[in-house]
Amino acid sequence: MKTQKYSLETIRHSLAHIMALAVLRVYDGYQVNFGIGPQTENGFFYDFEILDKNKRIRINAEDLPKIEEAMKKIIQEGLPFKKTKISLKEAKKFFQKINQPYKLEILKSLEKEKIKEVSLYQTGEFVDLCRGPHIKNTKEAPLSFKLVKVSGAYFQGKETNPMLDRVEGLAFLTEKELEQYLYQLAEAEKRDHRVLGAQLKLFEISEEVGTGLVLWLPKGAILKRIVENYILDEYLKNGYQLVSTPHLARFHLWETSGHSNFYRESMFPPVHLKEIDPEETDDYQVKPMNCPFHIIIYKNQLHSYRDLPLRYTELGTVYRYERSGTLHGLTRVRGFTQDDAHIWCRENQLEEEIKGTLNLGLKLLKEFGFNDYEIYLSTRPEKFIGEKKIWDKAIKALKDSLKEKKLSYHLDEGGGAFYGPKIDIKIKDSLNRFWQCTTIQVDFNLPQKFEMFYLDEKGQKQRPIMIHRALLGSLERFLGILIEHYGGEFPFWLSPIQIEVLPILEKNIQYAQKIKEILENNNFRVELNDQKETLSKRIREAELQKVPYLLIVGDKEEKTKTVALRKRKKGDLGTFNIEELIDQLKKEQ
RNA sequence: GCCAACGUAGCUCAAUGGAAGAGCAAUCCCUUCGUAAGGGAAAGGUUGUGGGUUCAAGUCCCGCCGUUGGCUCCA
Repeated sequence: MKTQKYSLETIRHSLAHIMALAVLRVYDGYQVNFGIGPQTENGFFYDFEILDKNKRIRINAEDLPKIEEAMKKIIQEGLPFKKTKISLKEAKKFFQKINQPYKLEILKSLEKEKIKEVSLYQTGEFVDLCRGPHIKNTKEAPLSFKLVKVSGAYFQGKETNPMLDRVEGLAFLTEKELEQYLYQLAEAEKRDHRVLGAQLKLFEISEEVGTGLVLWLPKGAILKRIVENYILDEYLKNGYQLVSTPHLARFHLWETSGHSNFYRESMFPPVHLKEIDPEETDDYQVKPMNCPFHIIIYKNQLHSYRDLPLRYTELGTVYRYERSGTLHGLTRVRGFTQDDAHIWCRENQLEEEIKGTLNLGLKLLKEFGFNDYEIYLSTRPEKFIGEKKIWDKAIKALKDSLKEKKLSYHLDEGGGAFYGPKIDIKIKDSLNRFWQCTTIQVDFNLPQKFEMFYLDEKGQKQRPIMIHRALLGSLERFLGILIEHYGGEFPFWLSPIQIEVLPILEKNIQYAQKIKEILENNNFRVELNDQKETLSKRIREAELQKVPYLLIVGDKEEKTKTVALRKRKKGDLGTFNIEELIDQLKKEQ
């Protein structure tokens, strides 16, 4: 086997440089400022700022073929990648001379890291500050790349910085792999929950209702209810108590919790009642979280240590003002239902609670068919409240729980909230984007703010530790990912319509109706399609709606009191006795 | 929110600045059929919205609303 001379990463990174040179040539006569140009998961990008005497020129999608052409020419020219090592000071001088403001910014941050020496790579007229490595000559770069999009990206990701034009490319070693990737992309698009949501009539996000607000259509609402019923049952079986709280509360409540301060930008603005009644001086706030309500319920009675751990759960719908550009189908919305719960416990119960919660969370994910996820553990940030000792204990409890389950995780050192450490689990969508679902957060803050306590063995007031946990996270998001995970082909127990009965002729409708009733009496979700269409057409429609089982009944079946079974994507499975079939289906339920 | 592209019938999409069109769905009629599209008729529109340019705007320009892909943020 021929050994690969360069890694794919090196080749992609080199293509980014080749693109930079191409842009320099295509925009000859303009000032081209360069941001960064790394390799990515499937290719590379480079950020540019093109100026015509201080006037900004934007790169358009129509310009991409021109740049691609120039890149191919550069590859054919066979230009060498020349590396030079110079001191940081010299580098500064150099980039000042060729007037590259963003490269100078990057040098500044390197200076802060006390880096003394840097390397430059030159390809034709393009010189870049770059660690490398690179291919030796542009002719070693493959032609199997494709520039796919331009988008805006803030320099260094900071909103206060100028927005550069990011040109993204895909690159693979061979033309075949590139084509294969493009095919995969097209396939993934078919699994997109927004596409399937419309096709399978599950949900709608209507412009008239408002962006980021989900309307569940009859079939989607059933799907949502199946999920809700299942998880609530699990919670109740696992020692949680169900509570229910309103969507609004006095603004004062959010002042106590501190949300009105540190969470204000994510909240819908308060409702001023005095606008309709001058006597009403209180403002009300649509809830962005459920926690304060559950805390008030905790305080409804005096608690002894014997009550702990105390676990309250609610499918709580919250509203958050998310910036319009961040919204995405069901996975990022403005109104969503959390499978929320809050646990209060003593310090020595913390580890047990974390373990139990993690166990339950992973069990649910597995039940729903997810085995592919990433776990993150976020620890104490620089600004924090509470005692270091308790933080360390809590972090140890989180770590030990993960260790015991033999779960590998990413450590996000200092990434926790100011009020406590947390474990997050992210699951992948059809385009390999990760979405946070499960979150288990320890909170040392709210019990203090609300002056929560319990009485210990000596009758002394003690502060409980609080855990926020949502296992599916947001039902909307979870259902979005679930739709993609199954490509709309839900397992039997999750299918909105489990069985469809199709009478062949009009005279078979009565028998079909009877079959439907028998199945419904056995708690299956059944539809009868007696439309005046050909059998083939009704079968096609049911297949497109991804109904798991079709029961086709004609004269033959009516006479023998049987049904002909057709399985989704499998076709005709032959005739069955209805009672036998019900026994079979119950195993899938 | 920022950058770019896009917005035409319920859905998917056509239409050089010169008469708004097709397929599917829905409606009605015919067809009574054995495992992925039977045939026909009629209907469906202030081209997202408000301005402007032009003899003439779906098409060009500006504002707003929305969608998509990124940036940022997060369940």
